[in-house]
Amino acid sequence: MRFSTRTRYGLRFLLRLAAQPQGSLLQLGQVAREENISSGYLEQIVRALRPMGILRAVRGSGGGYALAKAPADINMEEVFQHLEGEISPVRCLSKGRSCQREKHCSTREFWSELDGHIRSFLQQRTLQEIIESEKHSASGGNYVELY
Amino acid sequence: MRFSTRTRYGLRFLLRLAAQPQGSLLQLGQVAREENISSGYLEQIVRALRPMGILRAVRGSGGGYALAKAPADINMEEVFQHLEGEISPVRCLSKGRSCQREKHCSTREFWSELDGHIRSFLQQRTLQEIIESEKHSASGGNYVELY
DNA sequence: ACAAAACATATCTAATCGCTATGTTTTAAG
DNA sequence: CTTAAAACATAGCGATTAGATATGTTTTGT
Repeated sequence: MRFSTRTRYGLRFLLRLAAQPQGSLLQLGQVAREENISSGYLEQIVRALRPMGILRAVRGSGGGYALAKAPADINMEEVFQHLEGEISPVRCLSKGRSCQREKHCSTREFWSELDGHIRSFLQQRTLQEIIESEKHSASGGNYVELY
Repeated sequence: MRFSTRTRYGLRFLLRLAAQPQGSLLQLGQVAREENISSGYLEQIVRALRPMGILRAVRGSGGGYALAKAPADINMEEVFQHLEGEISPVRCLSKGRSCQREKHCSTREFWSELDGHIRSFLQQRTLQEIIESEKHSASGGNYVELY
């Protein structure tokens, strides 16, 4: 059970945007360089975020990205949903899926509760909160390795 | 983010043992048949559980498995640890690992809290509880498909 | 001795992850 | 109106992991 680099990189990208002065643009290539992420890969990841509608993109030379919503209004459950694809710990809990054992399955209830627990934690966490907890421990500085 | 079949099958195996009358043995092959799991694969999974010390195995003809501990004393965090390998949502939180960004990482704190949340949920859940919640919804019967 | 069970290891296949390569389209600047 | 820089988009590749299968060895009751 491990979250993919997609989710980790995507989150870091969003945090960079959120840390940016309101209204200014940040270029993907710059983030990629500073965070040691391949820019091609980061573009894929950002593409997955686009349908969320939290990004404002300006195309063409001098373009870049900005957040289209306040960091306090962006919760992790949404973000994970788009980056990770599906969060459900087991397939049969994904929407649209079902299973014939459903009615008498000894573990379904357990998986469902675990799923709910993770979801509600993520729902309560906003970008804003993550930035704030960052300020306490952060020393700023240069980025060396990756999460 | 999804738990592997190892964990799901292993949990189902343990539930079968826990549902067994105290002291009696249950054979792996029988569970494999009834749960539609390849017995070879289930053996691998059970092997991963062995170091936990919760299994009593009787070898030779007429042998089988039983729980060596009370279901109420077996929590899911331990079980997952052995079946899933590592639970940490990101690599740098695994024990023994570290990361140069550690001191100024914007996301570490968040991942750590998510990790803690999942862990404590699993720690509080025992085999006993899962069996009990099963009794409410279960209709018994034949097993058709798999979780 | 034999059969049935637990115990053990090597190997295979398919899916997924993480990433690269190769574009197209838009737009500011000269 | 060309050029460069950015966002936008798709296909495919190499390595890893998941999910088994195959092929045994060892133990023990009958």
